[in-house]
Amino acid sequence: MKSESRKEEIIRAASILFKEKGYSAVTMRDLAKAMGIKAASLYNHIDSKQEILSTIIIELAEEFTTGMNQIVNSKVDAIKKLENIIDLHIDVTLRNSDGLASLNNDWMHLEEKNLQYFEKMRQEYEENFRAIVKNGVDREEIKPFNIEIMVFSTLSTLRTLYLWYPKQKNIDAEILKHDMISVLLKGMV
Amino acid sequence: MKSESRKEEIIRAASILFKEKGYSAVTMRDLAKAMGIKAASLYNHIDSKQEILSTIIIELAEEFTTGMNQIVNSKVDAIKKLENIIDLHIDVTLRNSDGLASLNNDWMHLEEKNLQYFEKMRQEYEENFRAIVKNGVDREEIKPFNIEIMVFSTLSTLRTLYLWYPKQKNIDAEILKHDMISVLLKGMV
DNA sequence: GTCTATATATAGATAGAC
DNA sequence: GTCTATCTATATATAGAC
Repeated sequence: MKSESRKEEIIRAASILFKEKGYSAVTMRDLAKAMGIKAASLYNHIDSKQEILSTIIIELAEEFTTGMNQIVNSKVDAIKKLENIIDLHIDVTLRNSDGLASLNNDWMHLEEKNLQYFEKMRQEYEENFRAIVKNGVDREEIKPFNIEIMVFSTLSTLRTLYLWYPKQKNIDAEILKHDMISVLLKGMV
Repeated sequence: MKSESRKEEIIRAASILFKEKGYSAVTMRDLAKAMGIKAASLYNHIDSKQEILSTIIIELAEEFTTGMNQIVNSKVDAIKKLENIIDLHIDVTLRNSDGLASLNNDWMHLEEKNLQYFEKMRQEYEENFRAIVKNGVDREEIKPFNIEIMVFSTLSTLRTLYLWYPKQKNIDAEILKHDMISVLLKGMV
């Protein structure tokens, strides 16, 4: 029987180290040191270094997938859907900005099965995002700029929030949401 | 005596591998295989794996620094300066999108001296960017949104171009520049 | 749940022949 | 300029004592 709570501590510590140096550059000894134990002791709680990475990434990817599916199925206009997507990214970033570093930079180190699962989720996320923008352009809610550029510029900003937001001391989440919506959408609308 | 041209080939091959898996996950044997030689042979052209990384990153960082300094010292309004910064990023991305992966994701693996040099250049770049936006807001050329959010959202998009642009088959550089300026700036102006 | 000791693999880098 | 052979360090992971 594995202690879930200890495992979660390890995953949290690993997320921080992976954010600082990347998955490949962090050793099990580094992680053990951060936990105040020896490397061998880690294996009483986790099966492998790979398991830590996949737990971090897959959990977050599933959060985004669930959130996006709810937004896609909601009966609101395209602008409101984009606002809800911005909210989703800010909420996830506030809850686990360290883990998002692995999702963004170390997904390619996932093993075969999880790699495929992750790539499928990421592709579907992007396609849902693109479809919302397209629909908004068709219904003349969004300006007819190049759709790929609008999708890319918005997503790239949302995906990089994990690097920026933790350094902002004086921005409340609600104010951030409001201002981010202005900056990201006012150019399109 | 080292053959510069062979060294450049190695650096180009390394940039591609570093982009795919990150600096730490690429071995000298991987790099040698990509070059069609043995790992030991690489050392006839380069001193260390670290030298490859620092060559890639410092060269690019200096390009951005030089470009930004020219823009800062030019006598044009804030909007035109931002347009020129967008051009700069697109030009550098077109010339060396692979190397930009290392600059963005592996700078923390630079050794002390180069790490400090890089971080200084990056900080000055951001400060120049912020000053241009601030000046534009003061002169009422740019809307008075939150400055940090405008700086972050624009820079995050420009910094991620290296991932996106190589996948776009049908976008000409001049059209990209024009549309990117629209999407990034129309929300601010 | 953590430890010491260790198995096994692989990393960056060098020596010296061709 | 490239090779084979190899040094030395360090990686992930396991076995078994406490």
